[in-house]
Amino acid sequence: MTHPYASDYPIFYVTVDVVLFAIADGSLQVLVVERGEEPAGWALPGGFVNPDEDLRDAAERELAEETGVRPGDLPLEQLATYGAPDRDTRYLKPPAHARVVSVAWLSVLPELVQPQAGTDASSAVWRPVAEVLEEGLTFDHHRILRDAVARLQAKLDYTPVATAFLAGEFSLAELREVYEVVWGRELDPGNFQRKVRVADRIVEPTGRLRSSGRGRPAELFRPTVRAADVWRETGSG
Amino acid sequence: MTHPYASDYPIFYVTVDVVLFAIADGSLQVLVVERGEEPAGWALPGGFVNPDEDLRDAAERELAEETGVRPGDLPLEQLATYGAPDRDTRYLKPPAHARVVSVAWLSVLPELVQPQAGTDASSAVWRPVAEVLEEGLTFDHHRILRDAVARLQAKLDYTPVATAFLAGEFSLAELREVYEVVWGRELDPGNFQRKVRVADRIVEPTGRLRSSGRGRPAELFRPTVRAADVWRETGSG
DNA sequence: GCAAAAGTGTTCCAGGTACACCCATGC
DNA sequence: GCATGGGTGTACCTGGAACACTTTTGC
Repeated sequence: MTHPYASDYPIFYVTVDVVLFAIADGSLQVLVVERGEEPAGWALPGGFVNPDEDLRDAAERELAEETGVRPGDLPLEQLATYGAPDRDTRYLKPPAHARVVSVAWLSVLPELVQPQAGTDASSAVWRPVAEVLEEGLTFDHHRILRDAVARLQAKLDYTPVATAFLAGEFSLAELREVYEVVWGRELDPGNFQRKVRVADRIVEPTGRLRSSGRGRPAELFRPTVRAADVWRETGSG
Repeated sequence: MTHPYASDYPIFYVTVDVVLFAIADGSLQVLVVERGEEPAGWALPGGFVNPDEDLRDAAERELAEETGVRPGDLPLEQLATYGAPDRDTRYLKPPAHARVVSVAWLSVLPELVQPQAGTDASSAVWRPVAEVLEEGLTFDHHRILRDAVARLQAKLDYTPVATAFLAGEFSLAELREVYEVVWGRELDPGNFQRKVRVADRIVEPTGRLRSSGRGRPAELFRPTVRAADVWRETGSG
């Protein structure tokens, strides 16, 4: 058998891994896939970059495959690139002699979509981030997830990304819960109201109300920017 | 002729590019190399990642080759990874069929070291960032430089990276000039004093004085953290 | 009425900005 | 002395934190 590609240089496989967050049951969740083959265990969803595909496009494709969401409808930010020589030893032996460099991406979904049993019949499930960080992930995905959580917490401060966790119209109490879950601490409801209402480019009122059962009905809001645009990219492509 | 490496997958070449900043003549400078071969023009210093080398190690090696500074003595932060399929077309033709993915890094030097005429006899020179951004760079290096400047400006706010632009002991006026040059605006000298003195983890007094000719002599300070440690990495490896 | 959740008002404090002012040197 | 740059004091403003209080619903 012959190999269609040949090189005078060592082979690098380039992959993308996606850290996909959502909120459910009052805690931050991450989509992970169960690996049957060695190394067995849980891992982040990801895959090879196609020959003529931009890095961002590869991440969008992975995201769409896992969630069924149309590419371009979710926020997607480049996190970092991980390429220690021994981070994935699966292809080190002949004939590939390849090491794997992975570009990690960060995204947010407004709800727990049922993971698609896609072309690769992946067994993707949502799990609480806290549990996953405790039990670990294969490869260096534990580190990637840690970095992703830190980035998400930081970006909540100065981008409207929190709105990407919510679908359609939402109350400020629901938005506040996003911040509380991601930051792991409670916020003052009154101060939160003012801050979000006054801030430009986060939410705008719809004029409609919704009652949550008991208590005064809440005003409803929608995001000022599309979910896919909550992050202004600095680097990618 | 045979090629030692073969693959069933398309070939990716993985490189590192380094955006190296310094301050001279009252403006922000960047180290660029002149390319003789096509595409001719100015480019960022960079090169291939070696087979058994971590990405960070490759960036440190490039940095050391260009500056002569010992690896590990300079701050080095991963910026982003750039991998558009057409960003470097030099190897697209047979037999390589390779595209190039580049991991960009950001560093700061305390002075204009004479660029080393290293093994590759590179013709590296320092040039003002403003000029370079105006005239452009080859490949997508213009975009990388823009992203790097934005990152540097942001990090100045909440990391002690400004001290990495200065060698040995320095006055607060010298440190203030770093901020003024990078941010492109003047700062109030009095307020700057207080803020930097009060802030933890930026500078500590040496107790010595230095006269700049006229006026009251200035107290001298040294960085609280080593230049190589001014950035706490979130992602790399 | 009472409980609960939404939303507003008010007070306090920390940190930034503007700018007046004093200090220590060279000439 | 005067000019020059280093360094301090102070008044003002803004934005966040704490928390009392009012509004609007279900029961």
